[in-house]
Amino acid sequence: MTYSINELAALAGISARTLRYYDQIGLLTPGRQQDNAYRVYGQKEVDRLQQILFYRELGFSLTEVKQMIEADDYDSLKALQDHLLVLKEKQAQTGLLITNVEKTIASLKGELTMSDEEKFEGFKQQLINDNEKQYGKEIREKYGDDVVDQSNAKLKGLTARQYEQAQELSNQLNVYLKKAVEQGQPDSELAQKTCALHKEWLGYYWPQYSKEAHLGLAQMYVDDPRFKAYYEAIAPGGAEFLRDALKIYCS
Amino acid sequence: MTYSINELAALAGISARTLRYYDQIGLLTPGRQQDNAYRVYGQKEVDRLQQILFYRELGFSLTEVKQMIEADDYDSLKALQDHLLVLKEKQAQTGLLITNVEKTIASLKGELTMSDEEKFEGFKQQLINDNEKQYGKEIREKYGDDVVDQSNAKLKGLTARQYEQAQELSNQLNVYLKKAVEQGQPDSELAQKTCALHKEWLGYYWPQYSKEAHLGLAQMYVDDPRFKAYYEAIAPGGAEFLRDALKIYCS
DNA sequence: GTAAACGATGACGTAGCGTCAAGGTCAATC
DNA sequence: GATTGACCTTGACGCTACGTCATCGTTTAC
Repeated sequence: MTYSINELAALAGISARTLRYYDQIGLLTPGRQQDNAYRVYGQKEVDRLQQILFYRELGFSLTEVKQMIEADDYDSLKALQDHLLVLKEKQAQTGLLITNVEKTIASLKGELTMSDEEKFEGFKQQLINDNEKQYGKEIREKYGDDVVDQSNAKLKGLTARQYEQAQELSNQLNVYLKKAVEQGQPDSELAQKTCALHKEWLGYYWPQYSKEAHLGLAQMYVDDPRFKAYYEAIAPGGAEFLRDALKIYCS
Repeated sequence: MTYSINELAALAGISARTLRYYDQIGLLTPGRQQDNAYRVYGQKEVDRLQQILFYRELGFSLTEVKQMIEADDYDSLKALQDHLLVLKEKQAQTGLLITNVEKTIASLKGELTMSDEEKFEGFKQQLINDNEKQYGKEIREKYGDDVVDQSNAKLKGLTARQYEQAQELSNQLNVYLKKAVEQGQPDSELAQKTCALHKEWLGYYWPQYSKEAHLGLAQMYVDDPRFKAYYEAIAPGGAEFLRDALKIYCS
């Protein structure tokens, strides 16, 4: 069973250019037909390509991949374990990025609804921070939080007091949810109380409440890995449980 | 307060080369001293650099950064929201990679007692998957449309009663799937019953059923991190199991 | 027989800089 | 005044992992 370059490319879901490149850097060297110099990939090359793609998908550089599959004394277990750490770090990093972007969005939304005077205050604040770039990171974090708090509150014209109440409600909600999940019944009194709290909490952020939107949000908690992770941290299966409970609550 | 190129570089924690590059691509154009053509960075440039670095840290490309800080707030907001989606996708992807690596490590550890034949089996399985990658892509595109259709149908076509039934079916399906996965055989009676339920469930959303589309959807469950996570939450390896079971069911 | 499809090599392009190289400028010291 | 060393300039090549032509030869289908 042999493949031409394009056949193998199609099979593996990569481009022919990629295969030529792998040939060029000596990562995957196919045989050649004697008369026309076409590349010929046999079973051995297919297998090797599989390994290459596998390690590549794990995020290794091609140089690393080459070392991995060529050195037989290479400790692939250790390499994988090392790489696992890198991946986890990467995920944490991305997580940070996400919250940062969200904060920026929130603050931008806030600014859009801010008066010019308030905007100017923000800029003045920023100017001050700029001069202290060395300590900028801490300050930005602090500043970012403040802005978020502010603008979140601004978003619906919440007073600081109301905002505090919403936060308090959120904490309470988490406690209830955790207990309800432990009991395990979405139709339990505790679970339904949790739903009520969730609705109340929503009231602080949503201009108008609807059951469908509420259910949709709950489903989103399940679908969106970020939200899912959030609720998973509160209680195992938290997102699903909340959604299921809300299904009952809203019906 | 003005800075030389190296001063600003030290202040901002970047290299002078970077600043020259930003000048080169017109991202940050400093003033020049008239006699020696040294770059001079004033307060305005420092502020702009701050913004540049900020957006860069959020993961935007320099081209995007340029657009962001030159566009108005509204466009920036949109860009940020788009970017957020990309980041979330990336995070989900990394999450998948992590479980992948963890599995590989586990299998590597177990591999010590594996025969060469068994080793080979694993790669062959991979090959089969890759074969369907191309097909999967089309389906994924189609699927995107289906979601639209689906939600449209939800809004227009389905009665509340039908929607409820579909939901109920979905719940039942999850229960069945979980049990089937626990048994572990994709060709078991329970697994095949699950497939039948899944088909029935699909009937609520698809205008016409076809085996190929059904299989494609199942493959998509495996490929798409969002859905994979969903089924993973029901039962470990849920997406793969359902796909394998459907392969048998549809044949 | 001819056109389309497939193959080959070579070369340039990408992003975001790092890293010389070759030279001009400035402040301080001998 | 000359030299030294730090700092500045532009220019050019390097890196990854290929994408994308351009130009050419080969195979296959009608």
